[in-house]
Amino acid sequence: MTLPHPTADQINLPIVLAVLGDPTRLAIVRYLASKEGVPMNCGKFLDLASKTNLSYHLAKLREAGVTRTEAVGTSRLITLRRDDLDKRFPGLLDSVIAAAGEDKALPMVGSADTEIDA
Amino acid sequence: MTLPHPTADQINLPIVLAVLGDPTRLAIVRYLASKEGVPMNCGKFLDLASKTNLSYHLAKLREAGVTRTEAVGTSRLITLRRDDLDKRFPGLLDSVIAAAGEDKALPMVGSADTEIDA
DNA sequence: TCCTTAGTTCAAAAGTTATTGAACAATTGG
DNA sequence: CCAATTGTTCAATAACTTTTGAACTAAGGA
Repeated sequence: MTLPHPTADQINLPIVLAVLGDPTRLAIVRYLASKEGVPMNCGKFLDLASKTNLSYHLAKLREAGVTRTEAVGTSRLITLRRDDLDKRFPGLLDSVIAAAGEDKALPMVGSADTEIDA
Repeated sequence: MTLPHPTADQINLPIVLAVLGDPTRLAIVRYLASKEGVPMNCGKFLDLASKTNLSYHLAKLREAGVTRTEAVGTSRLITLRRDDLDKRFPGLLDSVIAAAGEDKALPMVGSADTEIDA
């Protein structure tokens, strides 16, 4: 890991809520949760926003402690920080993901095959 | 009830999260939860923000469907919309409130006795 | 009726967040 | 080395959100 991440105890509730309170970012988190364990690269989310804008949103998620971003080659592998979030805010991530799963208005990550293991 | 509130099914996840992602509003919600069943008037929260600003934040909470505001005389009685939130987003409110309870950085509603039943 | 209490509304200012495009950097493959 | 791929940074702008003070409304009590 090269990029700056908060430690688990630096993760802050209002910031996490504010970061999740954006439809693009919520869609990213929902997708990461649906493929948990499989690190995603940024390109996977290109149907949610432009490359530049994605860089911005993914940085927000990382800085809030919601995701972990690992640099591998020219790629960034993005994962949910589930253990840290569960430790810090038990049940929060699960209820958000469950609620997001019901949300038909939320943008959807498309089905282009860009998974790391595809 | 006179003021406009969303119906339960109009309550929208990203909006609720964004509204809760503000320390002042989160403090209000935490306090309402700690005194659940006891409607609060706006004055109760005067140590969090100015009267005008409170009016703004309480309107945000109401418009998001997080609180219900009932006009009684010159007062507004504010309650958490727990049933609607629980129906819509099971577990979410509880995990947010539990997490907020641990948060030493969150502003606190003082102990001036302005409860409706005090 | 007049005063007080409780809260709203409005417009302006301040601050913050999101979005964009152009330019950049780093790695990988030919 | 050259080109392509992957993503970042920067500065500008657009769009929102928060905060403020002054003016206001509406109810209740003296």
